[in-house]
Amino acid sequence: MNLSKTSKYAFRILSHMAKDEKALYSAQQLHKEIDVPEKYLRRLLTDLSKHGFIKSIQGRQGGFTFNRDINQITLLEIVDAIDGLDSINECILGYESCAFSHSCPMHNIWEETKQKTIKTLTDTTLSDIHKSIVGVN
Amino acid sequence: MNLSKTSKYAFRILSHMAKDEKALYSAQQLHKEIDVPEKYLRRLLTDLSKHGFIKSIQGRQGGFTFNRDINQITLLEIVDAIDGLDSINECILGYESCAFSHSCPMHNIWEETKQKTIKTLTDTTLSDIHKSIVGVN
DNA sequence: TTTAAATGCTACTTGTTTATAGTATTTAAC
DNA sequence: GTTAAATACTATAAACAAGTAGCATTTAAA
Ligand code: FES
Ligand code: FES
Repeated sequence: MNLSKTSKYAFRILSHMAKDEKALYSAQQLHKEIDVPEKYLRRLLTDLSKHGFIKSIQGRQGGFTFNRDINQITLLEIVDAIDGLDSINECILGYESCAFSHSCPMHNIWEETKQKTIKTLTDTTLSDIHKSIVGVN
Repeated sequence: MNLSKTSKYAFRILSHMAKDEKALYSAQQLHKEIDVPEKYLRRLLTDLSKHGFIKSIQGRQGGFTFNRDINQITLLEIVDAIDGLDSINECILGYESCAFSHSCPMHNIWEETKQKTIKTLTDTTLSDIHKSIVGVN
């Protein structure tokens, strides 16, 4: 799997916001709390709004808040929105579309690990993240 | 895990060479067989030689052949040589050194998947690759 | 001994991702 | 209304990864 730095930033943002699901967060506040370059963070927040994960409130006293129930947002959706699903289904030898064919010499060796990764991303929602600290399973 | 395109190329090269462990392969031949840009491939082959996986034989009738027993070369060693171990131990939120600390909010959720990936890379050697096609386990 | 076929080296070019700068727009407080 | 604090947009810069070019070196065959 090839997770871009931008997707990691998205995880930072959304997992942080999930701590208090109903709160409104400003870009400046988030910048201080999760250490993502401010300008880049702003762009990413707008992007995440366009993808419908969060919504923006403009003007003074504005900011960002969730637009969907956080137990319905999976990690896979987030990666999909930023990097695309191809980044996850990638062939480990870099050949085209591992998802539909399975012809490369390392496919069998890698398949199980790949599925495990996809399963974790699919099964984990934003609401699971802070639960996990106390070991709920 | 963040596997660079170059590491994928390295996998292509070495897994292909592992089909006939004792053979001597020229860069030109490999280029035709595994579809890696020729100049880049040459550089990578030299690099893999310097890392001791293969050795080069210079001059006319030269080429590359394994320098070590292929059942002793793990996938992890290859990734380590090209991308470094950090690329594997990476924190999923992009914070520093997941390996020694484990303090980010998503660590617990990700840890098992990460370990599965590392285990596969550690346990798989070049000699396992072509065996796996007939389903040996 | 000349030539051809191979690797070795290093500098450069291209492409992609990440980051920044600057300006416009929105809206609540005053 | 004016101001201040927020997001939206777009162009550009910087950093990094991937790919190329060109020449030097090595060595076996002719
Ligand atoms: S085709 Fe290469 S890993 Fe599936
Ligand atoms: S510290 Fe973030 S995944 Fe381990």
